[in-house]
This record gives sequence, C-alpha cells and structure tokens, in this order.
Amino acid sequence: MGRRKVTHQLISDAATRRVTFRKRKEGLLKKLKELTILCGLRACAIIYSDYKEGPEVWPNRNEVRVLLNRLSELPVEKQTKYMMDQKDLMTRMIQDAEKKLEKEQMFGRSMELGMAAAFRDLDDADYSEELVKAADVVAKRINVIRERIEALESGEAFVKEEEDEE
Amino acid sequence: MGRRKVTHQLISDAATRRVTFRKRKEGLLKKLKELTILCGLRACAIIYSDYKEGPEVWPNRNEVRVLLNRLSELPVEKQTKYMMDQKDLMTRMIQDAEKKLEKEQMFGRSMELGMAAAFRDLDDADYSEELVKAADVVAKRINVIRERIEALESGEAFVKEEEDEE
DNA sequence: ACAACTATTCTTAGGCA
DNA sequence: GTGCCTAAGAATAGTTG
Repeated sequence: MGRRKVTHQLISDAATRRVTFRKRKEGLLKKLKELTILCGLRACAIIYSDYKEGPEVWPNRNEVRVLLNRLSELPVEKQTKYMMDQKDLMTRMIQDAEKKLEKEQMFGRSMELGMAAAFRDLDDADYSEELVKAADVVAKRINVIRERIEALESGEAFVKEEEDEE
Repeated sequence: MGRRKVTHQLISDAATRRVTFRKRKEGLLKKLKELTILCGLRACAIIYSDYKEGPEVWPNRNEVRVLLNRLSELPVEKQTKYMMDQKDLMTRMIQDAEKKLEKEQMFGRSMELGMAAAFRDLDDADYSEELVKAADVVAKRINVIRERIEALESGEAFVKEEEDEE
C-alpha cells in the first residue's frame, strides 16, 4: 500500500512499467500546464515511448511547431548557451547500461540510439575540457560494457525479449 | 510557512513569479528525467520564458534535434492521431484572459501570440464540430475582451508595466 | 487492461538569512 | 537576486474490484 521510494532504475516488469508511464505522463503534463499558467509563458513537450507509434506532443502540434520555429531561428551560440548540461545524460546512460548488464536484461536498439546521439554531440560543437574528459571516461566504460555483452551473448542464452509489446 | 493551495492563475507579483518559475522548472525536469529512467524511453522538453533570450531545452539540443527529426518524418495522420486535445488550451486561455481583465492586469504580447497559434490551428487541419463551435465561442469572447481593453486603455492609466524585467 | 483508493513519499510556497 | 528550511499539499506505487 502507499508508495515506496523511487528507485531510479528501469522498471523491469513490462506491465508495471506501462502503468507507471501513463500515470507519470499525466502528472508531468499537469505540472507543465500549471507552470505555463502560473508563470504566464509558453511551453511544449514531446514524448516518445514504445506504447504508441508516434510521439505525444503537448499541448498540440501547432504550438510545438511555433516554438520550434523560434528555436531554429536562433543563432547557434544562443541555443548552446541555454542548453542543460549533457554530462548528466551520459552518466545516466552509463548507469542504465551497467544495470541492464547486471540484471542480464535486454541491451536493445533504443539504448544504442541514445548512445549514438550523445556521441554525435561531441563531434559538432565546442565543449569544455571537463566535458571532453567525461566523454573519454564514457568511451572506456562502453568498451568494458561491450566486452561484457560479447561474453554474455556468446556464452549464454538468457538474453530474453520482453519489450516491444503492442 | 508550509504551502497554500495552488490557485491556478497567473502569479501577479513578478519576483514571486520568477522564483516559482525556477523552482517548478527544476521540479518538472526532475520528473521528466525520472520518467525516462523508470520507463526506458526518450523525451525532450523545450521551455520559453521571459527570463532568458533563448529557449531552455532538455536534456540537450541534440536530443531535441533527433526526436524532432522523427516527428517531421512521420506522416501527418499519425502526428495528429496522438495530439492532445487542444480545446483545453483554448478554454484555458479564455479563462486566463477573463481573469486578467477582472483584475485589470496586463494584456500583453504573449497572450496574443498564444491566441494566434490556437487559431492558426483551425485553418490547416480538420477538426471536430465541437472544436469549431468552441473556436466560435472563443472569437466572440475575444471581441468582448478587446472592447474592454480599449475602454480601459483610453479611460484610465492603471495599466501598469511590471513584466519584461531582465 | 483500467479506475478508485489511500498510505506514504515527494514537491514546493512562504519565510528567513 | 539566491539558497536553505519546513510544514501544507500534491503525486503516486501498490492494491483492490
């Protein structure tokens, strides 16, 4: 009953994960709506999931289009200036990957995509020294992970499918 | 001490509004991050405010680019299929406008922009009968609001500037 | 699969430094 | 303007029908 602490890792059970997705998505959009009302500003959100073919956008496609037009109109400097730090994302992905390995779970395509996106970032823009070092750490960790994966895939057959329902 | 009920209207004091913006934005992005971790999916967010020149994006510009590329690749049917209902947005804007008038607050540029976006939506896609009726109601209300504004602006001088700091 | 319920954790408005 | 604090209030994990 009630609620347990947030564990900060992928929910392993597919059904539970799906329910949590719906509940939290609802809560999230409520928060976003409140923010726009309370502070008198515009915002949009785009969420991709395996539960629908297309993305869910908020509040509507046109608002997204308008805001994105503004985004593309800005010079690159200003776009980058207000970017959130991406080191956090990489750290997160490493943790995810390691946890997945620990639990002998799927190491699927979405994971790969996430990684690819993070790395592409490093090629086409200038980043701080700190970030470059972080990238190096990431690269080394990934090699370790890949070796583990190869070992797992060649040696055993417990890499089970459970995702991609619907 | 503590916290009062959420009032669901624009915070009138600029300083308070700004603080609330920072706090809630932080909370919102935390929620978004949790969602992506717990449910193993990708998401991004874009927020426009008067507090920065450019938009704030999460988790980074490249993730936004990747997800938006997917969005544009989809056929229009599928894009629309998963759109959230926009009637809610219009209803909200009407309420906001009316509250602003009641309190003799600013009727600023951001309001106009929001309206324009909502109406443009009605031109370039097919919407349900119900939505068209809603649009009509909106249009009529707006005329009333505009008249009130003209009356206020010509007759009195209490329409004070308080926004657009920084 | 969803909707309601509710115990519990999490979020945050207002106050203070 | 920012950062910490804390209680009032909101969100939600797990459970039930």
